[in-house]
Parts: sequence; structure tokens; C-alpha cells
Amino acid sequence: MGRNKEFDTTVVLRKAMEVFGHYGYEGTSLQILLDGLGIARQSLYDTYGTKKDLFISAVKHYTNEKSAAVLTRLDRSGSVKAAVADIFREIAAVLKDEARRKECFIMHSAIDQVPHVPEIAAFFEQDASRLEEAFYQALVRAYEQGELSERHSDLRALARYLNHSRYSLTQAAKLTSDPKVLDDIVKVTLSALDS
Amino acid sequence: MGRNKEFDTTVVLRKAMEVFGHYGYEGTSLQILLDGLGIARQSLYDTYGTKKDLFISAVKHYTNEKSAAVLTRLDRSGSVKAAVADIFREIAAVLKDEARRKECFIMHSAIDQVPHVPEIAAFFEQDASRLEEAFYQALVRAYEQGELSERHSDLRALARYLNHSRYSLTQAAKLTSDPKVLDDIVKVTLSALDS
DNA sequence: ACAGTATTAGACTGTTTGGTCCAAAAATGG
DNA sequence: CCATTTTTGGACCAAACAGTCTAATACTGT
Repeated sequence: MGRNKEFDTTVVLRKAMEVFGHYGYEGTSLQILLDGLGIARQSLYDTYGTKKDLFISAVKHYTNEKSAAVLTRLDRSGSVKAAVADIFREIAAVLKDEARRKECFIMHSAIDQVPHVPEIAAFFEQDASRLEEAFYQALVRAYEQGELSERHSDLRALARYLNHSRYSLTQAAKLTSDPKVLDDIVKVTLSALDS
Repeated sequence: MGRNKEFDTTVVLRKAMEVFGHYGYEGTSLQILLDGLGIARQSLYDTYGTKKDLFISAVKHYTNEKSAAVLTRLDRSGSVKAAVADIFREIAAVLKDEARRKECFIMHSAIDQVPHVPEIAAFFEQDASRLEEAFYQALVRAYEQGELSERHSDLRALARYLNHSRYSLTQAAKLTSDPKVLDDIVKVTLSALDS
């Protein structure tokens, strides 16, 4: 019994990503936040807790979603190089889409808060090691399948590089609105796997 | 005549980079800023103007310094690949140095402000195109010197990639304190120039 | 000594901040 | 109808904010 929630909490969470991504965590005043979410002050506090709580929830939700997509693709059998190419081209596609790119910028605000919010620091550390390991295992499989040449001696370094490059594309997107630049960066990034 | 300035304005500017780099632009209160700079409130306003003015000055000073170093190395005759390797290994060295890395993080705060401070946006746009062009010209020379193989057909893309990678290393440093990870990323990044 | 400038600490101001509280309206299931 | 819950807007608060101003002190070249 009682009234039902009127808004979809994950839809609002997505709006929070956009707002925090645009203004940064500290740059987002409560008023800006509420305007962006389209809900009332009390609804925010009842549903998500404080501004910081909402921020952490949004960061985690965003990261989990993106990481899950990467893990899924890497776990598919078949060409690993094709899977990695898929992953990066998908990221580029999102960053070139005026509507979908907005929420990605919460990543930038989140990295900003790493030194000040231990919970976010710990979360990113765990996520990064999980992803690095997934890339590494995929690269081992690629090697066994004969997809890599003797040029790729250090698969650990390659795994770290791929995971880092994933994040850094968002930064590039914030600095340029030219889709060609993003495509160029992805193209050269992927060439690290060429023979 | 009259009393002389007691503090070196570029030394204080460097401290500003560290403070803004650590707390972000919005996250830096005037009190934190003054404590970090070690000067009085009035000295700040007399010497640099408002908080935003100081921030812009610090960003420009940092960027100009780093860009000049890159341009100098690229303009040297001799191996271009060696010059590029030098540039990236120097960046990694700074980011691994607990003392020198701090001021680099102002870059992150600066990118944060790109959508909100037109002066910074314009400045970065100009700086990026200048650097991209320098990398491109260097790569053309490398090609003419026989340093590149037929694998490197798109020198424009390679130039954009190198310039982007330069920035992105700072982001990587903010996410990990493991120097090995930075070395790995640099190693693979440079392998984009291998035959 | 003197005029000019720099430095400092602190008072002060009007605004904005994140967060709480309240009360009334609206929806829900029993 | 009724108890329960959500939603909403606005009142409210103490704290923090950026920036200005003042007044006293310290240094400098003439």
C-alpha cells in the first residue's frame, strides 16, 4: 500500500550522470542538480541520500554498465582482435553521438574525486584490476589462437594499455568535437595489436 | 621606488597548479588556495586578479611550458622516433616523481573547465592544433628519413594519436600510483611507431 | 625624512551552499 | 474510508563562499 514511485530511478540516475558530467561534482549545485533530474528536493534525499551519495551511485552504475559490456565482448569465442576493435569502435560511436556522449563525462568528474572520496578510489581500483585481468586473459587466448605476432611479447603491458586507452577516449572527446580525431585515435590505438 | 615583490610570481603560479590540480577549480576554496600559495589575500588579488584569473594564468603557464619542451625536442635534427620516445619517457618520469607530478594534475582541472571557460577552450584548441601540426611535420620528416614503414600510411592520424596520448598519461597517473603501469602504457604507446 | 609600494591580518558583505523541516496534495491497496 | 507513502514547493538554517576594504607595518630609492 502507499503511493508508488513516479520516476524510474535508473533513468534519473542517468540524468545525474549527465549533470555531474557537465558541471563536475563540486560545480553542480543542488539547484542545478534538481533542475537536471526533474524531481523535487525531498524526493532526491528520500531516494538517493545526499548529493555525494547520489554521485557515488551514478559513478558506480555508469562504470558497472560499461565494464559489463566490455567483459561480455571479451568472453565471446572467436577473434580477440575483432572483439577489442568492437569495444573501441563502440566507445567511439557513443562519444560521437550528441545524446549518448553526455553521460560519459561523469567519468571525468569521478576521476577528479578519486583523491577525496575513498569509496570511489577503492571502486576504481577494483574495477581496473578486473578489467585489466580480462584484457590479459583475452590476449593470452589471442596468442594461443595465433592472432598475435612475436612483436607482442608483453601481454601484461598490452592489457594495461588497452584498459587505459578505454578511459582516455572520454578525455579526448571532451577536448575535441571533431569525430575524425576520435576515429584517428581509435585507429592508431588498435594498431598496437597489428603484427 | 617602493617596496619590491617578496615572492617569485612564477613560483607561486606553480604552487597554484598544485592546489588547483589537487582540489579542482571549484573544489579549491579561497582559504585552501591562500594556504597553498603562502601569500595573503590581498597579495593574490593585487598580483593575479580573481581566483578565475589566477586559474587561467596557471593553466596557460603550465601548458606553454610543456608544449615548448615538446616543440624543442621535435625540432631537433636526428631520429624522430628517438625524439618522440624522449618526450614520452620524460612525461612518465615527471609523473613518477612524487614532487613534480603534483602540478601536472592542473591539466585535469583545466579540461574540466573547458565547457565553462571560453578562454580556456580557445587556448586549448589553439595549443592542440599547434602541437598536432608539430607532430605531423616531425612524422613527415621521419618518413623521409626512412624511419617509418609502409604500415604508417596515415601520418595525420598518428600525429593526433601522439598528441592525445601525451595528455592522457596524466589521467592514467591519477588513477594508479604504480610506476610500472605508466611504463607499460608508454611502452605500448611508442610501439605505434614500430615497423 | 619622505613618498611610494608591498604585505599582512582581519573585519565585513551579500550571496550561495547543502541539508532539514513542514504542510498540503495525490496516489495506492486493503 | 483509511492508513500509508510519494511528491511537491517553499520556508528555513548555519556554514561557507568569493571578493572588497581598512589599517598597520615593512621595505625601497631618492
